[in-house]
Amino acid sequence: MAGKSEARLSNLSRLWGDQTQRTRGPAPAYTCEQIADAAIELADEEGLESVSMRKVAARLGTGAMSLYRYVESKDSLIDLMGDRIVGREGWPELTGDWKRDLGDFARGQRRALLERPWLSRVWSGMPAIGPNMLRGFERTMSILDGLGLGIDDMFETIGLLNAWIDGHVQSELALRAYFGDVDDEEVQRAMGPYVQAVMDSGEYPYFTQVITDAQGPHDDPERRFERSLERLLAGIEATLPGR
Amino acid sequence: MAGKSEARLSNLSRLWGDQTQRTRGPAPAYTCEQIADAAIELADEEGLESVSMRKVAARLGTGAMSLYRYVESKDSLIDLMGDRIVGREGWPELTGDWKRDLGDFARGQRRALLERPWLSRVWSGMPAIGPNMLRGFERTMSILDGLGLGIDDMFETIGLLNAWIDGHVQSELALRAYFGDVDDEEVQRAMGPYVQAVMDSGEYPYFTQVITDAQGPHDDPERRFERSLERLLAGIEATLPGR
DNA sequence: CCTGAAGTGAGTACGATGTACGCGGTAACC
DNA sequence: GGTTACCGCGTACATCGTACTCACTTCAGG
Repeated sequence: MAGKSEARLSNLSRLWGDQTQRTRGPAPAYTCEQIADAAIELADEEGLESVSMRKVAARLGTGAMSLYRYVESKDSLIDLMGDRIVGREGWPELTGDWKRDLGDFARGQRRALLERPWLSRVWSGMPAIGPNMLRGFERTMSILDGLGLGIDDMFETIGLLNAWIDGHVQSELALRAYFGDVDDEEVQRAMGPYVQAVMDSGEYPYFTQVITDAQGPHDDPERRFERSLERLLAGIEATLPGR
Repeated sequence: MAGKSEARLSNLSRLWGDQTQRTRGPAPAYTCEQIADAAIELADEEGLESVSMRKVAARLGTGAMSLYRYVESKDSLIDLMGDRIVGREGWPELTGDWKRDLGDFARGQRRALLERPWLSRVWSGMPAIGPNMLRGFERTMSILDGLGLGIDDMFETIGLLNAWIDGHVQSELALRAYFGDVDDEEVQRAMGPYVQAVMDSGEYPYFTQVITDAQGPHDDPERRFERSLERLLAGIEATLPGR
Protein backbone atom coordinates (compact mmCIF):
# COMPACT_ATOMS: atom_id res chain seq x y z
CA MET A 1 0.00 0.00 0.00
CA ALA A 2 2.88 2.28 0.61
CA GLY A 3 3.97 1.50 -2.92
CA LYS A 4 0.65 2.45 -4.34
CA SER A 5 0.56 5.71 -2.46
CA GLU A 6 4.02 6.49 -3.65
CA ALA A 7 2.99 5.84 -7.21
CA ARG A 8 -0.03 8.02 -6.71
CA LEU A 9 1.84 11.04 -5.54
CA SER A 10 4.18 11.15 -8.48
CA ASN A 11 1.13 11.69 -10.64
CA LEU A 12 0.69 15.06 -9.10
CA SER A 13 3.62 16.56 -10.92
CA ARG A 14 2.00 15.69 -14.24
CA LEU A 15 -1.47 16.67 -13.16
CA TRP A 16 -0.28 20.08 -12.20
CA GLY A 17 1.51 20.75 -15.44
CA ASP A 18 5.07 20.88 -14.18
CA GLN A 19 5.64 24.30 -15.70
CA THR A 20 9.33 24.12 -16.50
CA GLN A 21 9.45 25.79 -19.88
CA ARG A 22 11.12 23.73 -22.55
CA THR A 23 14.22 24.90 -24.28
CA ARG A 24 15.78 22.23 -26.40
CA GLY A 25 14.63 19.26 -28.34
CA PRO A 26 11.66 18.66 -30.57
CA ALA A 27 8.32 19.98 -29.49
CA PRO A 28 6.10 17.35 -27.91
CA ALA A 29 3.85 15.71 -30.46
CA TYR A 30 0.93 15.32 -28.10
CA THR A 31 -0.54 16.88 -25.03
CA CYS A 32 -1.69 15.24 -21.83
CA GLU A 33 -5.20 16.27 -22.73
CA GLN A 34 -5.07 14.48 -26.07
CA ILE A 35 -3.86 11.32 -24.40
CA ALA A 36 -6.51 11.56 -21.72
CA ASP A 37 -9.16 12.13 -24.35
CA ALA A 38 -8.03 9.10 -26.31
CA ALA A 39 -8.19 7.02 -23.15
CA ILE A 40 -11.64 8.39 -22.39
CA GLU A 41 -12.85 7.52 -25.87
CA LEU A 42 -11.54 4.03 -25.41
CA ALA A 43 -13.18 3.64 -22.04
CA ASP A 44 -16.45 4.89 -23.49
CA GLU A 45 -16.35 2.40 -26.30
CA GLU A 46 -14.90 -0.71 -24.74
CA GLY A 47 -14.99 -0.16 -21.02
CA LEU A 48 -12.40 0.91 -18.52
CA GLU A 49 -10.89 -2.52 -18.12
CA SER A 50 -9.72 -2.52 -21.71
CA VAL A 51 -7.90 0.77 -21.44
CA SER A 52 -4.31 -0.29 -21.86
CA MET A 53 -1.28 1.75 -22.69
CA ARG A 54 -0.90 -0.07 -25.98
CA LYS A 55 -4.45 0.53 -27.09
CA VAL A 56 -4.44 4.17 -26.08
CA ALA A 57 -1.17 4.64 -27.92
CA ALA A 58 -2.49 2.84 -30.97
CA ARG A 59 -5.46 5.18 -31.04
CA LEU A 60 -3.03 8.06 -31.24
CA GLY A 61 -1.00 6.28 -33.89
CA THR A 62 2.06 5.75 -31.76
CA GLY A 63 3.72 3.19 -29.53
CA ALA A 64 2.93 2.40 -25.96
CA MET A 65 6.17 3.71 -24.55
CA SER A 66 5.73 7.10 -26.11
CA LEU A 67 2.96 7.81 -23.63
CA TYR A 68 5.39 7.64 -20.78
CA ARG A 69 6.91 10.92 -21.90
CA TYR A 70 3.66 12.52 -20.78
CA VAL A 71 2.32 10.25 -18.12
CA GLU A 72 4.09 8.81 -15.10
CA SER A 73 2.23 5.52 -15.12
CA LYS A 74 -1.05 3.98 -16.07
CA ASP A 75 -2.57 4.98 -12.74
CA SER A 76 -1.51 8.49 -13.50
CA LEU A 77 -3.31 8.30 -16.82
CA ILE A 78 -6.45 7.13 -15.06
CA ASP A 79 -6.22 10.06 -12.68
CA LEU A 80 -5.74 12.30 -15.66
CA MET A 81 -8.89 10.95 -17.25
CA GLY A 82 -10.85 11.72 -14.12
CA ASP A 83 -9.58 15.23 -13.90
CA ARG A 84 -9.98 15.81 -17.61
CA ILE A 85 -13.67 15.00 -17.56
CA VAL A 86 -14.23 17.47 -14.76
CA GLY A 87 -12.45 20.09 -16.80
CA ARG A 88 -14.22 19.42 -20.06
CA GLU A 89 -17.74 20.23 -19.09
CA GLY A 90 -18.56 23.77 -18.21
CA TRP A 91 -20.36 24.73 -15.06
CA PRO A 92 -23.48 26.84 -15.17
CA GLU A 93 -23.50 30.19 -13.47
CA LEU A 94 -24.32 30.07 -9.79
CA THR A 95 -27.62 31.67 -8.91
CA GLY A 96 -26.89 32.36 -5.27
CA ASP A 97 -29.77 30.18 -4.13
CA TRP A 98 -27.79 27.47 -2.42
CA LYS A 99 -30.43 24.78 -2.61
CA ARG A 100 -30.87 25.31 -6.30
CA ASP A 101 -27.15 25.50 -6.99
CA LEU A 102 -26.42 22.43 -4.95
CA GLY A 103 -29.22 20.60 -6.69
CA ASP A 104 -27.90 21.60 -10.08
CA PHE A 105 -24.49 20.41 -9.08
CA ALA A 106 -25.93 17.07 -8.02
CA ARG A 107 -27.87 16.73 -11.25
CA GLY A 108 -24.75 17.43 -13.26
CA GLN A 109 -22.75 14.88 -11.34
CA ARG A 110 -25.44 12.28 -11.79
CA ARG A 111 -25.63 12.91 -15.49
CA ALA A 112 -21.87 12.61 -15.85
CA LEU A 113 -21.79 9.38 -13.87
CA LEU A 114 -24.69 7.85 -15.77
CA GLU A 115 -23.09 8.76 -19.05
CA ARG A 116 -19.93 6.86 -18.18
CA PRO A 117 -20.47 3.87 -15.92
CA TRP A 118 -16.72 3.53 -15.46
CA LEU A 119 -16.32 7.04 -14.11
CA SER A 120 -17.32 6.42 -10.53
CA ARG A 121 -14.58 3.86 -10.14
CA VAL A 122 -12.12 6.45 -11.37
CA TRP A 123 -13.38 9.25 -9.21
CA SER A 124 -13.81 7.24 -6.05
CA GLY A 125 -10.76 7.11 -3.91
CA MET A 126 -8.77 9.67 -5.84
CA PRO A 127 -6.25 11.04 -3.40
CA ALA A 128 -4.36 12.80 -6.18
CA ILE A 129 -6.56 15.79 -6.67
CA GLY A 130 -6.12 17.44 -10.02
CA PRO A 131 -6.52 21.13 -10.80
CA ASN A 132 -9.91 20.72 -12.41
CA MET A 133 -11.29 18.72 -9.54
CA LEU A 134 -9.94 21.26 -7.11
CA ARG A 135 -11.61 24.05 -9.01
CA GLY A 136 -14.84 22.12 -8.89
CA PHE A 137 -14.34 21.59 -5.19
CA GLU A 138 -13.85 25.30 -4.67
CA ARG A 139 -16.96 26.05 -6.62
CA THR A 140 -19.06 23.64 -4.63
CA MET A 141 -17.68 24.93 -1.37
CA SER A 142 -18.55 28.44 -2.40
CA ILE A 143 -22.16 27.41 -2.77
CA LEU A 144 -22.23 26.49 0.89
CA ASP A 145 -20.38 29.58 1.98
CA GLY A 146 -22.28 32.15 3.96
CA LEU A 147 -24.71 29.71 5.48
CA GLY A 148 -23.02 29.88 8.82
CA LEU A 149 -21.35 26.50 8.51
CA GLY A 150 -17.81 25.95 9.69
CA ILE A 151 -15.24 24.94 7.13
CA ASP A 152 -15.28 21.31 8.12
CA ASP A 153 -19.05 21.23 8.24
CA MET A 154 -19.03 22.49 4.68
CA PHE A 155 -16.47 19.89 3.74
CA GLU A 156 -18.47 17.13 5.33
CA THR A 157 -21.64 18.30 3.69
CA ILE A 158 -20.30 18.16 0.18
CA GLY A 159 -18.63 14.90 1.10
CA LEU A 160 -22.01 13.59 2.07
CA LEU A 161 -23.60 14.90 -1.09
CA ASN A 162 -20.91 13.44 -3.31
CA ALA A 163 -21.02 10.09 -1.57
CA TRP A 164 -24.76 9.96 -1.90
CA ILE A 165 -24.73 10.84 -5.58
CA ASP A 166 -22.17 8.18 -6.28
CA GLY A 167 -24.03 5.56 -4.30
CA HIS A 168 -27.34 6.50 -5.83
CA VAL A 169 -26.07 6.29 -9.39
CA GLN A 170 -24.41 3.00 -8.56
CA SER A 171 -27.69 1.49 -7.43
CA GLU A 172 -29.44 3.07 -10.37
CA LEU A 173 -27.07 1.28 -12.71
CA ALA A 174 -27.42 -1.95 -10.75
CA LEU A 175 -31.20 -1.84 -10.97
CA ARG A 176 -30.89 -1.15 -14.65
CA ALA A 177 -28.75 -4.22 -15.02
CA TYR A 178 -31.22 -6.39 -13.14
CA PHE A 179 -34.43 -5.26 -14.70
CA GLY A 180 -33.40 -2.61 -17.11
CA ASP A 181 -35.43 -2.01 -20.19
CA VAL A 182 -32.15 -0.80 -21.52
CA ASP A 183 -30.22 -2.65 -24.17
CA ASP A 184 -28.88 -5.21 -21.75
CA GLU A 185 -31.57 -7.82 -21.96
CA GLU A 186 -29.00 -10.59 -22.13
CA VAL A 187 -27.92 -9.72 -18.64
CA GLN A 188 -31.48 -9.70 -17.49
CA ARG A 189 -32.19 -13.07 -19.07
CA ALA A 190 -29.18 -14.68 -17.41
CA MET A 191 -29.57 -12.99 -14.08
CA GLY A 192 -33.30 -13.42 -13.79
CA PRO A 193 -33.34 -17.03 -12.67
CA TYR A 194 -31.02 -16.35 -9.77
CA VAL A 195 -32.98 -13.36 -8.63
CA GLN A 196 -36.09 -15.45 -9.03
CA ALA A 197 -34.64 -18.26 -6.95
CA VAL A 198 -33.66 -15.86 -4.20
CA MET A 199 -37.13 -14.43 -4.20
CA ASP A 200 -38.77 -17.85 -4.23
CA SER A 201 -36.74 -19.00 -1.25
CA GLY A 202 -38.85 -16.70 0.87
CA GLU A 203 -35.91 -15.88 3.12
CA TYR A 204 -35.44 -12.42 1.73
CA PRO A 205 -38.77 -10.63 1.97
CA TYR A 206 -37.40 -7.11 1.73
CA PHE A 207 -35.29 -7.85 -1.29
CA THR A 208 -38.26 -9.48 -2.92
CA GLN A 209 -40.40 -6.50 -2.20
CA VAL A 210 -37.86 -4.07 -3.58
CA ILE A 211 -37.49 -6.03 -6.79
CA THR A 212 -41.18 -6.55 -7.40
CA ASP A 213 -41.72 -2.90 -6.67
CA ALA A 214 -39.01 -1.85 -9.07
CA GLN A 215 -40.46 -4.09 -11.74
CA GLY A 216 -43.82 -2.52 -11.53
CA PRO A 217 -44.85 0.62 -13.37
CA HIS A 218 -42.71 2.78 -11.16
CA ASP A 219 -42.02 6.41 -11.54
CA ASP A 220 -38.93 7.03 -13.56
CA PRO A 221 -35.41 7.24 -12.10
CA GLU A 222 -35.33 10.99 -12.60
CA ARG A 223 -38.20 11.42 -10.22
CA ARG A 224 -36.66 9.05 -7.69
CA PHE A 225 -33.45 11.01 -7.82
CA GLU A 226 -35.21 14.31 -7.43
CA ARG A 227 -37.18 13.03 -4.50
CA SER A 228 -34.12 11.77 -2.65
CA LEU A 229 -32.21 14.90 -3.53
CA GLU A 230 -34.92 17.03 -2.12
CA ARG A 231 -34.91 15.01 1.06
CA LEU A 232 -31.16 15.32 1.36
CA LEU A 233 -31.24 19.07 0.81
CA ALA A 234 -33.99 19.35 3.36
CA GLY A 235 -31.84 17.44 5.79
CA ILE A 236 -28.97 19.80 5.20
CA GLU A 237 -31.23 22.78 5.65
CA ALA A 238 -32.71 21.38 8.83
CA THR A 239 -29.30 21.09 10.45
CA LEU A 240 -28.17 24.56 9.48
CA PRO A 241 -26.94 26.71 12.35
CA GLY A 242 -29.71 29.23 11.89
CA ARG A 243 -32.13 26.41 12.69
CA MET B 1 -19.14 -3.75 -20.84
CA ALA B 2 -21.53 -6.45 -21.79
CA GLY B 3 -18.67 -8.84 -21.36
CA LYS B 4 -18.00 -7.68 -17.88
CA SER B 5 -21.62 -7.98 -16.86
CA GLU B 6 -21.73 -11.44 -18.26
CA ALA B 7 -18.67 -12.37 -16.28
CA ARG B 8 -20.26 -10.93 -13.19
CA LEU B 9 -23.41 -12.93 -13.38
CA SER B 10 -21.67 -16.25 -13.59
CA ASN B 11 -20.22 -15.49 -10.20
CA LEU B 12 -23.66 -15.82 -8.74
CA SER B 13 -23.72 -19.54 -9.19
CA ARG B 14 -20.63 -19.85 -7.02
CA LEU B 15 -21.72 -17.26 -4.53
CA TRP B 16 -24.93 -19.07 -3.93
CA GLY B 17 -23.32 -22.40 -3.39
CA ASP B 18 -24.73 -24.18 -6.44
CA GLN B 19 -26.28 -26.89 -4.29
CA THR B 20 -26.00 -29.82 -6.65
CA GLN B 21 -24.84 -32.50 -4.29
CA ARG B 22 -21.75 -34.25 -5.46
CA THR B 23 -21.81 -37.88 -6.29
CA ARG B 24 -18.62 -39.09 -7.86
CA GLY B 25 -14.98 -38.23 -7.71
CA PRO B 26 -12.67 -37.15 -4.93
CA ALA B 27 -13.94 -34.74 -2.35
CA PRO B 28 -12.86 -31.15 -2.91
CA ALA B 29 -9.71 -30.31 -1.02
CA TYR B 30 -10.71 -26.75 -0.25
CA THR B 31 -13.78 -24.66 0.26
CA CYS B 32 -14.70 -21.34 -1.26
CA GLU B 33 -14.43 -19.83 2.19
CA GLN B 34 -10.86 -21.02 2.63
CA ILE B 35 -9.91 -19.53 -0.70
CA ALA B 36 -11.64 -16.28 0.08
CA ASP B 37 -9.93 -16.15 3.46
CA ALA B 38 -6.54 -16.70 1.89
CA ALA B 39 -7.23 -13.89 -0.56
CA ILE B 40 -8.38 -11.65 2.28
CA GLU B 41 -5.22 -12.37 4.24
CA LEU B 42 -3.19 -11.50 1.20
CA ALA B 43 -5.07 -8.28 0.62
CA ASP B 44 -4.63 -7.36 4.26
CA GLU B 45 -0.91 -7.91 4.12
CA GLU B 46 0.07 -6.67 0.70
CA GLY B 47 -2.88 -4.76 -0.64
CA LEU B 48 -5.65 -5.66 -3.01
CA GLU B 49 -3.63 -4.99 -6.14
CA SER B 50 -1.28 -7.82 -5.33
CA VAL B 51 -4.01 -10.39 -4.97
CA SER B 52 -3.33 -12.68 -7.87
CA MET B 53 -4.53 -16.18 -8.53
CA ARG B 54 -1.01 -17.49 -8.29
CA LYS B 55 -0.28 -15.88 -4.96
CA VAL B 56 -3.57 -16.92 -3.44
CA ALA B 57 -2.99 -20.45 -4.64
CA ALA B 58 0.55 -20.44 -3.32
CA ARG B 59 -0.75 -19.44 0.08
CA LEU B 60 -2.93 -22.52 0.01
CA GLY B 61 -0.05 -24.64 -1.19
CA THR B 62 -1.45 -25.38 -4.60
CA GLY B 63 -1.36 -24.18 -8.19
CA ALA B 64 -3.19 -21.26 -9.67
CA MET B 65 -5.48 -23.30 -11.84
CA SER B 66 -6.76 -25.34 -8.95
CA LEU B 67 -8.68 -22.33 -7.77
CA TYR B 68 -10.78 -22.35 -10.88
CA ARG B 69 -12.54 -25.47 -9.66
CA TYR B 70 -14.08 -23.28 -7.00
CA VAL B 71 -14.14 -19.84 -8.48
CA GLU B 72 -15.37 -18.75 -11.88
CA SER B 73 -12.83 -16.00 -12.36
CA LYS B 74 -10.72 -13.57 -10.46
CA ASP B 75 -13.57 -11.08 -10.34
CA SER B 76 -15.68 -13.79 -8.84
CA LEU B 77 -13.06 -14.32 -6.17
CA ILE B 78 -13.11 -10.62 -5.38
CA ASP B 79 -16.87 -10.75 -5.01
CA LEU B 80 -16.45 -13.75 -2.78
CA MET B 81 -14.04 -11.83 -0.58
CA GLY B 82 -16.57 -9.06 -0.19
CA ASP B 83 -19.36 -11.39 0.73
CA ARG B 84 -17.14 -13.44 3.01
CA ILE B 85 -16.23 -10.47 5.14
CA VAL B 86 -19.85 -9.61 5.62
CA GLY B 87 -20.49 -13.16 6.71
CA ARG B 88 -17.55 -13.44 9.07
CA GLU B 89 -18.43 -10.81 11.57
CA GLY B 90 -21.46 -11.32 13.71
CA TRP B 91 -24.14 -8.73 14.08
CA PRO B 92 -25.22 -7.56 17.50
CA GLU B 93 -28.77 -8.10 18.62
CA LEU B 94 -31.18 -5.43 17.47
CA THR B 95 -32.58 -3.35 20.28
CA GLY B 96 -35.69 -2.13 18.53
CA ASP B 97 -34.65 1.48 18.85
CA TRP B 98 -34.14 2.26 15.18
CA LYS B 99 -31.83 5.21 15.67
CA ARG B 100 -29.57 3.23 17.91
CA ASP B 101 -29.61 0.15 15.72
CA LEU B 102 -28.95 2.15 12.60
CA GLY B 103 -26.15 3.97 14.34
CA ASP B 104 -24.61 0.71 15.48
CA PHE B 105 -24.84 -0.59 11.96
CA ALA B 106 -23.08 2.51 10.67
CA ARG B 107 -20.35 2.23 13.29
CA GLY B 108 -19.78 -1.39 12.37
CA GLN B 109 -19.54 -0.59 8.69
CA ARG B 110 -17.10 2.20 9.36
CA ARG B 111 -14.93 0.00 11.50
CA ALA B 112 -14.87 -2.70 8.83
CA LEU B 113 -13.98 -0.21 6.12
CA LEU B 114 -11.26 1.43 8.17
CA GLU B 115 -9.78 -1.92 9.04
CA ARG B 116 -9.39 -2.80 5.39
CA PRO B 117 -8.77 0.15 3.11
CA TRP B 118 -9.24 -2.06 0.08
CA LEU B 119 -12.71 -3.15 1.10
CA SER B 120 -14.67 -0.19 -0.16
CA ARG B 121 -13.39 -0.77 -3.67
CA VAL B 122 -14.63 -4.32 -3.42
CA TRP B 123 -18.01 -3.48 -1.99
CA SER B 124 -18.71 -0.53 -4.24
CA GLY B 125 -20.41 -1.45 -7.43
CA MET B 126 -21.06 -5.03 -6.53
CA PRO B 127 -24.02 -6.05 -8.62
CA ALA B 128 -23.54 -9.69 -7.72
CA ILE B 129 -25.11 -9.73 -4.31
CA GLY B 130 -24.00 -12.66 -2.23
CA PRO B 131 -26.02 -14.44 0.42
CA ASN B 132 -24.25 -12.78 3.32
CA MET B 133 -24.69 -9.32 1.88
CA LEU B 134 -28.33 -10.06 1.25
CA ARG B 135 -28.80 -11.22 4.83
CA GLY B 136 -27.19 -8.01 5.99
CA PHE B 137 -29.47 -6.08 3.70
CA GLU B 138 -32.50 -7.78 5.14
CA ARG B 139 -31.34 -7.03 8.65
CA THR B 140 -30.81 -3.38 7.92
CA MET B 141 -34.15 -3.11 6.20
CA SER B 142 -35.83 -4.65 9.21
CA ILE B 143 -34.44 -1.85 11.35
CA LEU B 144 -36.36 0.63 9.27
CA ASP B 145 -39.50 -1.45 9.15
CA GLY B 146 -42.48 -0.15 11.02
CA LEU B 147 -41.57 3.48 10.72
CA GLY B 148 -44.21 4.08 8.10
CA LEU B 149 -41.80 4.24 5.21
CA GLY B 150 -42.62 2.65 1.89
CA ILE B 151 -40.39 -0.13 0.69
CA ASP B 152 -38.52 2.05 -1.73
CA ASP B 153 -38.15 4.81 0.82
CA MET B 154 -36.56 2.28 3.10
CA PHE B 155 -34.32 1.12 0.29
CA GLU B 156 -33.31 4.63 -0.53
CA THR B 157 -32.64 5.43 3.07
CA ILE B 158 -30.21 2.61 3.64
CA GLY B 159 -28.73 3.42 0.26
CA LEU B 160 -28.14 6.92 1.48
CA LEU B 161 -26.68 5.71 4.73
CA ASN B 162 -24.37 3.25 3.03
CA ALA B 163 -23.24 5.80 0.50
CA TRP B 164 -22.49 8.29 3.22
CA ILE B 165 -20.52 5.81 5.31
CA ASP B 166 -18.44 4.83 2.35
CA GLY B 167 -17.78 8.40 1.35
CA HIS B 168 -16.98 9.45 4.87
CA VAL B 169 -14.49 6.67 5.42
CA GLN B 170 -12.96 7.43 2.06
CA SER B 171 -12.30 11.03 3.03
CA GLU B 172 -11.15 9.90 6.43
CA LEU B 173 -8.53 7.72 4.80
CA ALA B 174 -7.57 10.46 2.35
CA LEU B 175 -7.04 12.97 5.12
CA ARG B 176 -4.98 10.40 6.95
CA ALA B 177 -2.79 10.01 3.91
CA TYR B 178 -2.30 13.75 3.53
CA PHE B 179 -1.64 14.72 7.09
CA GLY B 180 -2.00 11.52 9.02
CA ASP B 181 -0.01 11.01 12.14
CA VAL B 182 -0.28 7.40 11.14
CA ASP B 183 2.70 5.42 9.99
CA ASP B 184 2.64 6.90 6.51
CA GLU B 185 4.97 9.81 6.99
CA GLU B 186 6.76 9.07 3.75
CA VAL B 187 3.59 9.86 1.86
CA GLN B 188 3.18 13.03 3.85
CA ARG B 189 6.73 14.11 3.18
CA ALA B 190 6.43 13.59 -0.55
CA MET B 191 2.93 14.99 -0.89
CA GLY B 192 3.44 17.95 1.35
CA PRO B 193 5.22 20.22 -1.13
CA TYR B 194 2.47 19.87 -3.69
CA VAL B 195 -0.24 20.55 -1.20
CA GLN B 196 1.83 23.45 0.02
CA ALA B 197 2.23 24.82 -3.51
CA VAL B 198 -1.49 24.59 -4.11
CA MET B 199 -2.14 26.40 -0.87
CA ASP B 200 0.46 29.06 -1.60
CA SER B 201 -1.03 29.81 -5.00
CA GLY B 202 -3.93 31.41 -3.20
CA GLU B 203 -6.39 30.21 -5.81
CA TYR B 204 -7.90 27.57 -3.62
CA PRO B 205 -8.99 29.22 -0.42
CA TYR B 206 -11.43 26.56 0.70
CA PHE B 207 -8.99 23.74 0.16
CA THR B 208 -6.40 25.69 2.09
CA GLN B 209 -8.77 26.24 4.91
CA VAL B 210 -9.78 22.60 5.09
CA ILE B 211 -6.18 21.47 5.21
CA THR B 212 -5.03 23.98 7.79
CA ASP B 213 -8.04 23.15 9.88
CA ALA B 214 -7.39 19.45 9.65
CA GLN B 215 -3.79 19.99 10.64
CA GLY B 216 -4.69 21.78 13.79
CA PRO B 217 -5.48 20.10 17.07
CA HIS B 218 -8.84 18.91 15.87
CA ASP B 219 -11.24 16.62 17.61
CA ASP B 220 -10.68 13.03 16.75
CA PRO B 221 -12.24 11.24 13.78
CA GLU B 222 -14.53 9.25 16.01
CA ARG B 223 -16.19 12.40 17.21
CA ARG B 224 -16.46 13.76 13.68
CA PHE B 225 -18.11 10.57 12.58
CA GLU B 226 -20.52 10.55 15.48
CA ARG B 227 -21.46 14.14 14.84
CA SER B 228 -22.19 13.58 11.17
CA LEU B 229 -23.99 10.36 11.92
CA GLU B 230 -26.20 12.11 14.39
CA ARG B 231 -26.97 14.75 11.83
CA LEU B 232 -27.81 12.17 9.22
CA LEU B 233 -30.08 10.25 11.57
CA ALA B 234 -31.77 13.47 12.52
CA GLY B 235 -32.34 14.16 8.84
CA ILE B 236 -33.90 10.75 8.39
CA GLU B 237 -36.08 11.28 11.41
CA ALA B 238 -37.15 14.68 10.22
CA THR B 239 -38.45 13.31 6.94
CA LEU B 240 -40.35 10.43 8.52
CA PRO B 241 -44.02 10.24 7.52
CA GLY B 242 -45.17 10.82 11.08
CA ARG B 243 -43.46 14.22 10.85
C1' DC C 1 27.73 27.56 -39.13
C1' DC C 2 29.13 24.07 -36.14
C1' DT C 3 28.89 21.30 -31.83
C1' DG C 4 27.02 19.32 -27.99
C1' DA C 5 23.38 19.01 -24.77
C1' DA C 6 18.71 18.36 -23.92
C1' DG C 7 14.62 16.22 -25.06
C1' DT C 8 11.87 13.61 -28.29
C1' DG C 9 9.38 9.13 -30.31
C1' DA C 10 9.58 4.50 -30.37
C1' DG C 11 11.43 -0.44 -30.43
C1' DT C 12 12.82 -4.45 -27.64
C1' DA C 13 12.48 -7.20 -23.79
C1' DC C 14 11.11 -8.90 -19.22
C1' DG C 15 8.37 -10.34 -15.57
C1' DA C 16 3.71 -10.89 -14.09
C1' DT C 17 -0.87 -11.48 -14.99
C1' DG C 18 -5.65 -14.16 -16.07
C1' DT C 19 -7.06 -18.25 -17.83
C1' DA C 20 -8.12 -22.02 -21.87
C1' DC C 21 -6.94 -26.60 -22.38
C1' DG C 22 -5.82 -31.07 -21.29
C1' DC C 23 -3.90 -34.83 -18.70
C1' DG C 24 -3.65 -38.42 -15.12
C1' DG C 25 -5.54 -39.91 -10.89
C1' DT C 26 -9.52 -40.89 -7.64
C1' DA C 27 -13.90 -42.04 -5.82
C1' DA C 28 -18.62 -43.49 -6.28
C1' DC C 29 -22.26 -45.84 -9.01
C1' DC C 30 -24.06 -49.92 -12.03
C1' DG D 1 -14.62 -54.17 -12.36
C1' DG D 2 -15.80 -51.04 -15.66
C1' DT D 3 -17.74 -46.63 -16.31
C1' DT D 4 -18.26 -42.05 -15.28
C1' DA D 5 -17.82 -37.89 -13.18
C1' DC D 6 -14.99 -35.08 -10.79
C1' DC D 7 -10.67 -33.76 -8.69
C1' DG D 8 -5.78 -31.27 -8.60
C1' DC D 9 -2.59 -29.28 -11.35
C1' DG D 10 0.93 -28.43 -15.10
C1' DT D 11 1.62 -26.26 -19.57
C1' DA D 12 0.96 -22.64 -22.73
C1' DC D 13 -0.58 -18.32 -24.53
C1' DA D 14 -2.13 -13.73 -25.06
C1' DT D 15 -1.80 -9.49 -22.81
C1' DC D 16 -0.42 -6.45 -19.58
C1' DG D 17 2.76 -2.40 -17.40
C1' DT D 18 7.01 -0.62 -17.98
C1' DA D 19 12.58 -0.52 -17.63
C1' DC D 20 16.04 0.18 -20.76
C1' DT D 21 17.94 1.76 -24.88
C1' DC D 22 18.89 4.23 -29.04
C1' DA D 23 18.51 7.24 -33.03
C1' DC D 24 16.79 11.46 -34.24
C1' DT D 25 15.48 16.47 -33.69
C1' DT D 26 15.91 20.90 -32.01
C1' DC D 27 18.19 24.84 -29.96
C1' DA D 28 21.95 27.41 -27.07
C1' DG D 29 26.67 28.72 -27.11
C1' DG D 30 30.98 29.10 -29.65
